[in-house]
Parts: sequence; structure tokens; C-alpha cells
Amino acid sequence: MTTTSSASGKPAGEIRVRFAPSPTGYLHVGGARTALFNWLFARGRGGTMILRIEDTDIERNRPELVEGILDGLRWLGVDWDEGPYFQSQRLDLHREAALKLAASGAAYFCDCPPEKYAGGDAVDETEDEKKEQGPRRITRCACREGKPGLSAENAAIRFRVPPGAATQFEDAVFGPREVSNEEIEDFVLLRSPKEGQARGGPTYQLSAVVDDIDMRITHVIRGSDHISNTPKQALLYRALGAAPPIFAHVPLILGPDRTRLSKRHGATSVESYRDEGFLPEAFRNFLALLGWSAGNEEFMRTSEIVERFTLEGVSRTNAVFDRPKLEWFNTQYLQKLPIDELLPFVQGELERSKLWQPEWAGEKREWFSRTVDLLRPRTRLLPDFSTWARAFFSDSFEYDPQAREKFWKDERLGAMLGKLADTLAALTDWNHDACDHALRELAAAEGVKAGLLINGTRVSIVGQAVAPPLFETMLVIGQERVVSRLRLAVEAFAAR
RNA sequence: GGCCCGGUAGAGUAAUGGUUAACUCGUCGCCCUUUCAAGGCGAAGAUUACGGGUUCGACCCCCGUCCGGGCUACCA
Repeated sequence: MTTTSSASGKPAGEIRVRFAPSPTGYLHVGGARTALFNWLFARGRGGTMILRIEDTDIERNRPELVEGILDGLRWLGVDWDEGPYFQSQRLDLHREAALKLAASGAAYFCDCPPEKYAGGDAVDETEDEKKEQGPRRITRCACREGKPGLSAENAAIRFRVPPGAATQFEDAVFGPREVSNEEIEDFVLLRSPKEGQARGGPTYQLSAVVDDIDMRITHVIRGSDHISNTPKQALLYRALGAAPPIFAHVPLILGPDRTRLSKRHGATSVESYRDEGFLPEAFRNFLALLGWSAGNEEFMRTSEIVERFTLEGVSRTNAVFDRPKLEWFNTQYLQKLPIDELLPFVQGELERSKLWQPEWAGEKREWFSRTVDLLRPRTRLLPDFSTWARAFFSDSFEYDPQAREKFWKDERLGAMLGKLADTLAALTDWNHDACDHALRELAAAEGVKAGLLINGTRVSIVGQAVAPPLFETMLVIGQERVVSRLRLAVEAFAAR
């Protein structure tokens, strides 16, 4: 097996990491966080990020899911320098390695039924032994001693775990690890051929290690659910004549009930957060802080996280996914992002909701920018721009029933709205103070508190009880529209 | 069952033997105010899972217990 055939000609000593999802589902938040950590690590030290699709399980594998995973990654802003490689296209390399190991005696052919191995039971134990209480022995079946007539055409290949030794590896998060080989079963490298097949496929252990060697991966950063498999892989590296990489097992993400995050906890796919209207950078910031931290500051632009990220800073404790905190990050980014960085996201949202007008990117860009800037302190998710703030982008909007209920109570309001329309229509200079004075004078003349008119007017021109300060709202909506909306409101008020 | 890893306020983390255990989210209150957010100020909330050690001194080191998680596949 060669270790020099990787696609990149970069110098040795460079950091190379990979994210290796298997297409058995969508990209979930746990996978996304693992991808992010790999990416942060690579980007922070000039390393190379590789994407590899682990699709060796033909039965569970769903190729149509690959594109969704890539989309999720792209949305997250996690890009890669090499790949995606598909393990299904590298099967010969994996088989070759298994055969080579079998030829050298580091592995052997075995045709025991898989059930014999399941559960870690010793297959060759006696009934008496089975009844004994003590710890179960790790499987070492008779094939290990060599069974005639076996080959890759009719048997699986198992790794021969060296007896009487211990296997160690380095984990950047959990520290040095050592496991007695007595705890490691003779795991399968190459499956036995299924009916109609000439040869079996590689298992995860084999293909991952062979590819990691071939791709010259220096740091394997993955979920801590893999930590127990790592001794097997360390053994494999050495048997294949390669030095094991540094491993870094990152803690798992849990649901509110402290069990592993899964569908029943609600949204777990990255795409669902995209669809809800979270900003990718907010999501990234949140994810980065699940199992990693750097001092007291939590709101950190991605560039800053890249700068500060270290494997040593990764926690060993599983973390609970806390949606309210994710939402807090989103509101922070909605408010603090330089406006020009936010605009494309709002544009995307308005395009989705069919409210977008091309001129807002052209001659009316200033207006668009000012309006978004005015709205953003009160938004939580991108769709707020096309739902709650619809009246800022469209003349077709409805009065929110609760807003009407709350602020269209006073009977005198209807008439006042009409008078206000007349007064505002007469204004020659459409600015904040002019609107302010006009409204307050009217309120005084009518003998009502300005608040009554202000609140009633807000509902009239944007249909909502909550909006930015009224006179600034009037400015961005424009004189003509404000006046006509007030006149429409007079009718609606009467018919309410 | 076995092997491994964890356990600091409701959540995420800090403090890696040395003053009243710190920060962020959330919760509650006050200020601001034209609605609601944002923002500002403040409060409540932790016998550092429990029990033993070691030490002048323990969140931190050791042992045990409990709880949680992972692995225990010819899945990845």
C-alpha cells in the first residue's frame, strides 16, 4: 500500500484534516460541529481541509443525500480544499490493503457467522463458561489459527490483534490513551462476499484508516463516540506501516434531556436552521461554543474564532444544545453585523417571499439599507423581514388583529386618522420633525395624548403593534404611502 | 454484563492546590420609552454529584459510590 498517492503535492509537515460524513441522513448539528472544528483547526494554521464521503455501507447509503450534506456545509461556510472523495470509488485500495495484511499474517480469513462475534461473547467457550458470572472474554475464534480453504471469495478478513500487549494513541482532547489488547476483538477488515458478489467490501475501520493514510491526514478530529474504536485503528496504522495521526475526540451534543441529540428533540438538521432563517455566522458562533471556549467573550466573529481555536481548548464534557442561546446569537448578529454584510441575507429572504424589488439593489439601495437598519433591532430571524415587517416592503399587508384590538380602541381615533392624513398630505417637507409636530399638534387640538394617536397611526401604516419609532417609520415608508394608508385605515377603522 | 469517558447555578463555559467559585445565555426587577425589542443598571440562582482520604490548604490529586454518556456489528 502506498502512502504517496494523495492528490496534493503540498509539503510534508503541513496540517491535513478531514470531515468524513456518511450519507445515511442529512447533515445534523453534531456532524456540523465536527466539520466546523476541523475547519477552524485547518484555517487557523494554514492546513488543508478534506471532505470525504464514507459510503461503504451499500445498504444504508443514500447517494441522493450527499448533495444535501454539501449544501449544509456550504451554508455553514465550511469549505474544503480537496474532495469530496467517495470511498465507494476507492474500494480496490481498501481491499488491496486487507489482502496484503492477510498475506503477511497480520490478518486472517474467517468464515464464522457474524452472530458468534456479536456482543463480545467468546464463541468457543463452553456452556459452563457461559454460565460464569465474570467478565466476558473477547472473541478469538479458531480461524485465527488458520483454517484451510478460506479466501476472500468465501470468507471475511479479520485483523489479528497482537496478544499480550497494550495499544496506545494520542488524543489531543482526552490525553494519552492506552488499552489492553485483550479488550480488542479481532475486528473485520473485509466483509465476506454476499450472495452473487465476487468479493466483500471494506468495513469502516479499514477504509477510514487506509484513506486517512493515503490522504496523509495528520489530525483526526471527530465525535467522541469514536473513541472506543480508536485503538483498533491505531493497531491498523502500525500494521500498515504508518504512524497514527493525532486524534481529537470532541464531546457529543445532547438534547435537553441529556441524551444524544436526535430527531425526537426537534430540529436537528442544519438545513432546518437555515430554513428557519438563522444567519450562518450566528450558527457557527453558537456551534463553536458547544464544547469549546476562549475566555469570557462569547460573541466572536468567525475570523476571531479561527484565530483562537485550539484542540486543547476543547472540553471533555458532552454539551446540551440550548436553542434560546442560539437565538440570542442570531439577534446579536442581526444587530451587529455591518449593514452591508446583512443586506444580502435580507435580499435572499425577500426574494423567497416574492417581495423583492430589483431597484433596491440599484438606485434605491440607500433606502433599502436604511430600512433594514431601522428594522433589524427588532428582528429575531430572517423571515421577520417578510412577515412582521412586510408593510415596509409591500403595500399589500394586513392589520394584525391583536394590534387593532390593542390600539384601535378609542372611538375618536377614526376621525383623527383622517385629519392626520390631511395634515401630512399638506406637508411640503417630509422629515422627522415635521411629522412629529404635525401629529402632536393634532393630538393637542383634539385633547388626546400623543401616545393614542401615535399607536393608532402605527397600526394604520404598518399593521403591527410593534415597529420602529413612528416618525422614522414614516420617513422610510414615504409621504404618499403614509397618507394613503391612513385614508385606508379610516375605512378599516369604521368597519372594524 | 464488560471496557472507556464524563459530572462546576436551569444551559454553555472559566477558575488546572491558595482570598467572599468568575463570565455568557436564560429568569426576575429597575432605567430608557410612543409600541416592542435593543441598550444600561441590578438581583436571585452552586453546601463544585455523594462519601472517604492526601495536604497547612482541594472544583482541581487518590479511592469508592451514584448518575449520565459512548463503545461493545461482516453500521459509520
